[in-house]
Amino acid sequence: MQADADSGSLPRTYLDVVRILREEEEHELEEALRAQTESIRLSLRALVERRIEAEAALNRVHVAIATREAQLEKAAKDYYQRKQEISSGSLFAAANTDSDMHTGVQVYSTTGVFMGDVMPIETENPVVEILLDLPVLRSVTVRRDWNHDPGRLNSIYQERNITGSGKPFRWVAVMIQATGEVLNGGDCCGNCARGMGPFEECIMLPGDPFRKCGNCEWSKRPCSPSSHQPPPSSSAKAGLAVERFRGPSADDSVAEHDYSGGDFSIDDRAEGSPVDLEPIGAANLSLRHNGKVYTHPACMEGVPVEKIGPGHPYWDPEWDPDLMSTIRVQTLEWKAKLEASLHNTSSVRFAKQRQVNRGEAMLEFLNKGPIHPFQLVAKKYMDARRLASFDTLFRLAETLRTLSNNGLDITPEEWVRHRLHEIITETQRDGQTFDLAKAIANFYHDPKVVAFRDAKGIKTIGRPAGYKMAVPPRRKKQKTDFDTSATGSPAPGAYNNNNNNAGGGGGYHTASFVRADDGSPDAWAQGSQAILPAAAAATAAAGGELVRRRKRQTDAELGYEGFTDTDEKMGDRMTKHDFALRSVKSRAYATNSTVTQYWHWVEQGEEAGSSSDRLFQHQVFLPCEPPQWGLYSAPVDFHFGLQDVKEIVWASDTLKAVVRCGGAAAELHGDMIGDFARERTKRRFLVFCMKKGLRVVKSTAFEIEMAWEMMNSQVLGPLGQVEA
DNA sequence: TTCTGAAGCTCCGGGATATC
DNA sequence: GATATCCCGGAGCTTCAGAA
Repeated sequence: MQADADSGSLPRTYLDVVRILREEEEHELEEALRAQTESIRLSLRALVERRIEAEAALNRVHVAIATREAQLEKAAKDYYQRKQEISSGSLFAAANTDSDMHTGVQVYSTTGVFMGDVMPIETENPVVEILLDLPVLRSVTVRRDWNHDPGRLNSIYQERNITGSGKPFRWVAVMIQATGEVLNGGDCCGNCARGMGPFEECIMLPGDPFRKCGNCEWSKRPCSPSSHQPPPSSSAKAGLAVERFRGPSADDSVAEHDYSGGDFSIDDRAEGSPVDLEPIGAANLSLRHNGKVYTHPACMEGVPVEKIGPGHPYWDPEWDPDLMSTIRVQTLEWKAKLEASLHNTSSVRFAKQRQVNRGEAMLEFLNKGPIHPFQLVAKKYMDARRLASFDTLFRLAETLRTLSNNGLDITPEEWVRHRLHEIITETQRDGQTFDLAKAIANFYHDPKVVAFRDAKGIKTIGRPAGYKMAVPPRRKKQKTDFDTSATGSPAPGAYNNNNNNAGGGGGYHTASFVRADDGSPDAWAQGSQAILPAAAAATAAAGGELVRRRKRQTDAELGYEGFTDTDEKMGDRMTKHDFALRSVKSRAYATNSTVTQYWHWVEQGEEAGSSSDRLFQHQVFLPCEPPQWGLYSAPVDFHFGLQDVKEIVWASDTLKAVVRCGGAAAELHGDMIGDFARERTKRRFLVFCMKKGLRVVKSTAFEIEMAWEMMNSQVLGPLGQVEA
């Protein structure tokens, strides 16, 4: 029985064992698979979480970048708005508060709104003296369509409206209106008859010094009676040009192809000359190069094939080394104007939007384009200054963009260069002078560009060329930014001029006017430049109303609310040219952060005898009795001039900015890192640097903080002394 | 509605001319 | 010859007219 049982159970046991082993093996495999799956799932989950975190971090970075860029743009906008306000409104308001001194002349709008009193100006100019002695016959009335913002009248006192002989011609214009004789009908001058100038009436004074009416004096135009032959205006000449351009058979409805028969870009080609409209392509391309420079045609000889820049051997030192910053600043200005006019009528807004679009198109071209505009043709034909104008450069960028999107078998740059070669050849054949800027500015109507657009089905857009108004154009509303912001660079700063009046001699330092001390003995610095002398007294000694007028301008500027105008610790007056620092590091030294210190902008000529004009000067405030401003003396040097700087590197999320120096400055002190007191100050500094044409480059806070940490400089004592 | 180029207006820089 | 004044031409800005 046992044997049977044994013999009978043996196979089952073996199978059971096998089964059990298999089950165990399967179980182990399942466990291993489960563990492996769980591990993979966990690592996958970790990866997903990391990806989510990374995306969130990236989003935060994007948001931070957008926020900082918006802040930077807002800072730029604030800067230009405040600059405009300072140069227009506040100065005149300040002048009007001085009731003890006025000429008796009052200015009104046509609706009778009082705009302001006219203050006297004392200069050496005899015309001013004569006008101040004349009896005031009437108040001055400004045209209905003139902007009646009282601040606009402020321009009559501004430096830029004073001739080299000291004649304040706009102030003179207003005084002529108040004291002269009204001319009516045919006696009225041609410009007044056409509604030019700010004043309602044509008024002149008898006598040799007064050969113009108030309106012509205001706008520096020749003044001749309307009954005489009026001087040809630019618009009249433009009209003639249009007529010739349209041809003798043109009627009032301009055909679309009117402009295609004449070379508008090289104006005076003989009528009827056949225009060669052979398409430009690889088959007839005239450009040749040896891999390094172009060798043919003549207008391209010597031009490098590679993209050039300010550091390239081909670069001409006369060229604008940072065209991109120039365009960037202009674009930022337009963005600021666009934001300011968002509430305005659509046409005004779109005009500003267009300028922003143009600026961005140019920046893209300058940034990503395969060539620099200054290597478009050989130096012999290059007019870099005029080519760099906002409209002309845009036309070049836009033409290249149009060509790039429409299937050429050559590059757009080759196409344009070949076309310029043709234009140059035709111009020289006709005995005329080639004008690159004009050719580019009018490229939209170049016959071959027009033919190209036609061939590609690109319609001509914008107002048709040759349109002529049915009636003489009425006088348009004046632009609103009357004084300085529209086109001109700001007048030489009144702040700086004060220092020029210090009589040379001892009035050396720029901070003198707003930070005048009493010239007490030097208690701390070692060099002759170390303590600022009492230039305020010298300024007063220079005397004269002109000086006082300039002082008013300066005081008005000090009221700029876009920056902190009083030092927190010292209570001293700051200007928009002061940039508060916590500390500065150079290769050798670092300033003591317990000291109140600034980078102060010094304009050319501000310091008599200075060999380094246009620089950021490091100034410190000494808390002695009385408190004094001063400079550290050699070998300690935290100043830098425009010519010293290769670029300014900044980043969001850090108050520090790196001033990368080249040339002698690099050898002297190397790069410098400024740690600004406030974010607003840093942004103001950056905008100011861009305005001065410096290259401003964005980096990361990490890199800048690392640069700061790596700069192992010796920290100076509070008085700038080098500790043993 | 938005965008574009043309045209017109104004201002400014600088060369030409006049005056001392 | 130096200085002052005149005025032309270039350029920036605004508005117009038409296309997308």
